[in-house]
Amino acid sequence: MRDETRAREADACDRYVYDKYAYEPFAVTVDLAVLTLRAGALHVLLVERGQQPYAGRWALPGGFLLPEESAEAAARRELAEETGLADVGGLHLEQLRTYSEPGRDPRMRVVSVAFTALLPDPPEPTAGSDAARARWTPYDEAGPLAFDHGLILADARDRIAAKLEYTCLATACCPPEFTLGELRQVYEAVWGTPLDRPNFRRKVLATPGFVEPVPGAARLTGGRGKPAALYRAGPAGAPHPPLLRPSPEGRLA
Amino acid sequence: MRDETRAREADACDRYVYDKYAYEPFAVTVDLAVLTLRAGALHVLLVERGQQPYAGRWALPGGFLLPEESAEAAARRELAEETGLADVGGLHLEQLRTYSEPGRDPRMRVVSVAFTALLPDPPEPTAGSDAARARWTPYDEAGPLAFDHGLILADARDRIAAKLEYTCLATACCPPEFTLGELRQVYEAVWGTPLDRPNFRRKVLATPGFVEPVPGAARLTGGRGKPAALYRAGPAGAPHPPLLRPSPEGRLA
DNA sequence: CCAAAAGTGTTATAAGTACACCCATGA
DNA sequence: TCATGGGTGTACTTATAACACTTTTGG
Repeated sequence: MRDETRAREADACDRYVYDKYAYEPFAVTVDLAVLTLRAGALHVLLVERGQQPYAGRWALPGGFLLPEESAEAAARRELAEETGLADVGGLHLEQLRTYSEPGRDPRMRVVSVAFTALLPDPPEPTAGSDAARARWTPYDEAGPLAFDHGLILADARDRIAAKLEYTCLATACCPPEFTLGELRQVYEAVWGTPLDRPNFRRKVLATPGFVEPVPGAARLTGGRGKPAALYRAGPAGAPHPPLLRPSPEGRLA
Repeated sequence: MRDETRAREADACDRYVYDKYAYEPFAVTVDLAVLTLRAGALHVLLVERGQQPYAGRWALPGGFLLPEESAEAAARRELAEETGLADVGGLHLEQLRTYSEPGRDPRMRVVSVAFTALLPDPPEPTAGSDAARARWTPYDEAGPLAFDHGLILADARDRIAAKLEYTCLATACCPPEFTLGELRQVYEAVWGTPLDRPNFRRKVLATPGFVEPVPGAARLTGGRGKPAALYRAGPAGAPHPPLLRPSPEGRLA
């Protein structure tokens, strides 16, 4: 809190000061809400904290921005480190928002840029050099998290739920070849509501480029029933009209 | 760029280090894309830079976070300073995203949290203590802006355009009492497309709580034609079903 | 056989689109 | 009177929701 006056005078017109060390430094980090589907249920990747504050509590993975790295690059690097995935380049990674409340870390001023990702077929977390322990946790069993990570996680789910309505994002959560039943499970798990199977099928197939059939292939979804045809993700970005959630509730205000 | 190794080791499990000055400091700022409607056209509030870099170029208003201030609070403070508005508390202010590319400011590492706001009845900018010159500029005439502010401005318009579809945000851009023609102009200006007047009217009136009639009142919209009934913003946050843009194009991918 | 999941069909209602038409006002 | 914007009506098309029904597998 060294010189608030100078900060205000340096505003707008001469917006950035030249003395880099004139202010209390801000730490800038990224936090990741990495979601996936396991056995039809939404899961989130959590790491266990080894130190104070919040020692022993679970937290979202994350870390500092390196000096020459954008927040997006830092998030992608962290994602690769935590999941052990080799090719993290093509994965869907979306900036949620930035959390900057002064008291969110008791030790110092930390501004965190939050991202969310939706992964298919989750590999076990590496629990590598960084994290003491890392694990996939069912979304509903993610107890109180460290810092404001519970809020970030809830925001992530809201964002993903909203994007399922007007984008083809759901395929990001499926293996390369998937059945329409598996695709429907993504929607049902994220929205927390069952969908009408026939109508869902028609809606998806009626959207050009949402999915593409894999000729001849078939697979059983739950070990039972008729084998289902397989599809691959198509090139389309957004269905039109969108695939709206059943309940009028749950929409953002 | 003092100690990258430590930054990585301090990751995840001991996520935030204790030595506040161990790293190259990041400056954290807010940038504001303040939009409004003047004479049926979308305008944005710009300030003229007096110093290098980008001296003489127009830029979005913005400034540093104070040491004990969240990004939201800083944005609201800047908004009040730049517009001279007395009560900025109830205005719609939305976090867009955070811009963190290493080279976005040539002098030092600046991470900027961008916000957008939609104002009614724009007061002339104060051009107060901060800004050399500030003015409302038609969106289409906002030439090349300083830094990456052109990108931020485009993102702001995209966000506002999307939010008009599934929220009742448009009333934020109208005076306290407005005609349905004025409300429709908001959509047409932001979306850049004409709307069918009768259908728009029905859609708005059919949404409970979107607008409330002001009994007996009437006003001419463009100095011509039949006087139109006046409405006030209602309590509803979101129309259901949403008010979708006409063209399938322009949707985010 | 039954249970489970895929896949097809049908029907009723709701919503969106594209107009035609009349009304009230200022110039 | 004409141009302009407000307001109402209506026919057509599309989308949604809620089902019933058949098919193909495993147990």
